[in-house]
This record gives sequence, structure tokens and C-alpha cells, in this order.
Amino acid sequence: MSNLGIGQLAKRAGVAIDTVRYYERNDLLSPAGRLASGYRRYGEAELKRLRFIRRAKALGFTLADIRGLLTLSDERSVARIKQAAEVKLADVDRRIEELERIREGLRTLVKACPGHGRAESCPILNALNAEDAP
Amino acid sequence: MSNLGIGQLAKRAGVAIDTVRYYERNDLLSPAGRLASGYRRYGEAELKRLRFIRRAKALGFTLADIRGLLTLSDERSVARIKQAAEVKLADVDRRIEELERIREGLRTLVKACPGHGRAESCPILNALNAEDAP
DNA sequence: CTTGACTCTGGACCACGGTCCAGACTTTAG
DNA sequence: CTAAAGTCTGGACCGTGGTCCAGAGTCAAG
Repeated sequence: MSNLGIGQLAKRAGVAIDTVRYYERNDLLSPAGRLASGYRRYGEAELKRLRFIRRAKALGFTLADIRGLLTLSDERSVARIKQAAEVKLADVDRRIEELERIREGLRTLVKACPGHGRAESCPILNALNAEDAP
Repeated sequence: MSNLGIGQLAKRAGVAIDTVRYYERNDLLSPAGRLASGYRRYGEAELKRLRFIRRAKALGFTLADIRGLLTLSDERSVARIKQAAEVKLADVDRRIEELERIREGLRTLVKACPGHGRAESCPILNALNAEDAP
């Protein structure tokens, strides 16, 4: 079941070859075996695992998170998988809130700025130059 | 008007000394002058500028953005300042949307997962292991 | 004058997630 | 058999925004 070279694997999973080797260096994905020449060989399990990594990244997990998820999924510990997802969800919530605060700040400034006139009357510059906090 | 050493400047602006020097290396902030010893001296203008940088960063501008803003504010070109803020606002919008998509994905999975049982019944693992796209 | 606090420089190092390179070797298609 | 395409290794490098270090020199208070 080791029918794929690193190039085919990478192509099927939609990542770069170097990325596959990078994941190997970082203990996320090992080849199923090696040819006598040293060429890596991969099977379906590795392809699934690589796609797992891609999807988890798309969900906002870092590679360190994913390493954890892969370990947990090996251990078949559903409760901890769910917990990890909840932690990440809270993290994503926090990042969204922060960006929303930033967005409101920008919106206020953009709305208040007439887009012409003297610099002293530009609320964006004035806000950035304000004497008081943030 | 060059009454501050780098330590006082950093403290008043709420940044680290190394950060001030880093900004100098990256053409964001120069000292008003130097003592014969080479010690940097800063005045009120530099303190304002450093606080400007801090606030703009809090609004999600990168240092490269801020370099641009500082140039524009020197040029007193209000229209371009407003435009820069609009561009950044669109960028923040885009980042929020992306995170919201991620959040919905996570929410769906967390809701669907009972938190116990066999790994095969964990929708989180199943989604990450799915055969089809993404 | 001494002591402690401050500052100087240049360069190394951190996380993050890769990307790219040279030089050698191997596999595959024709 | 040959040539092209693929792969190997180890290490350097990218951008972002800093942080830390050593070793030397300087400033301010007592």
C-alpha cells in the first residue's frame, strides 16, 4: 500500500513537496517506508493524514495544535478532541472580537473624515496624534 | 526641546527601548539629535510620533502601512490618508469574514460531537478525515 | 571620585510556516 | 541506452515584529 512518491502525494493533497518534507521534520507526517534509494513512499493512510492536516489548518489550528489532534485521534479520545475544538473556537471568537474593535475604530474615523481640506481637520490624523490614551 | 533619553521616551510611549531602536532601523522614528557621546535625544515631536505608531498598530496597520501614513501625514494629504484607512478597513473586513467561516465550521463540529463514545462516531474526526474536499 | 544606572553598537535569535537552493543520485519514458 | 523528470540531504533564507546579548563607554547622585 505504499504506492505514492512524495510528488504524487503532494499533488493529491494539494500542497508543495517541500511542505511535505517540512511536516516530516516537524513530526506531523512520516513516510510509510523508503526505497533502497532513500526515496520516500506513501500510502493511503499518509494521504488521509496529510489532508487531515490541510483541513485542520483551514479551521485555524496551528501545526502544534494539529500535532496534538493527531495524537488524540490515535488515542481515540473523543472527549479531548471535542475539548480541543472548543478551545480553538474560543480562540477564534477572541480574534474576531479584537478585529471587530479595530474595525469600529476605523469605521468611525473613515466616516468622520471629509477626505479633503487641511490636515488639521482630518479626524484620522487627529486621532492618531491625540494626547490621551490608548 | 530634546529633553528625553531613549529610556524616558520608551517609558512615556509604553514601548520597549529595543523597539524604539528597531523602529529607527526601519525608518519609522529618528532621534531629534545625539549627544557628543552618541546618546539619542528625543523631543515632544518624537514622542507624539511614537504614540502615533502605537495607535496605528492598535488599529491593525502594519509597520509598512504606518511608514506610509507618516509620509502622507507629512504631506498633509487628507484624501490619501482617508483612502489608506478605507483600504485597511476592507482588509480587516476580509479577515473577519475568513475567521467567521472558520468559526462556523468549528461550531458545527462542536455541536455535532457528543463528547464521548467511539472515535468513529466523532464528527470532528470524521470531518477532518473526510474523503471529499476542501 | 565612585558607584550604579543608562546607553551605545552589531549581530544573533525567537516564533511561524514554509520556500528555495546546490550538487548528487535514481527512476522512468521513449 | 539516453535524456528528462523526479528525489535526496542539509542548510540558508523569507517576512513580521520584535527581543536579547556582550562588551564598552557615559551619565547622574552622593
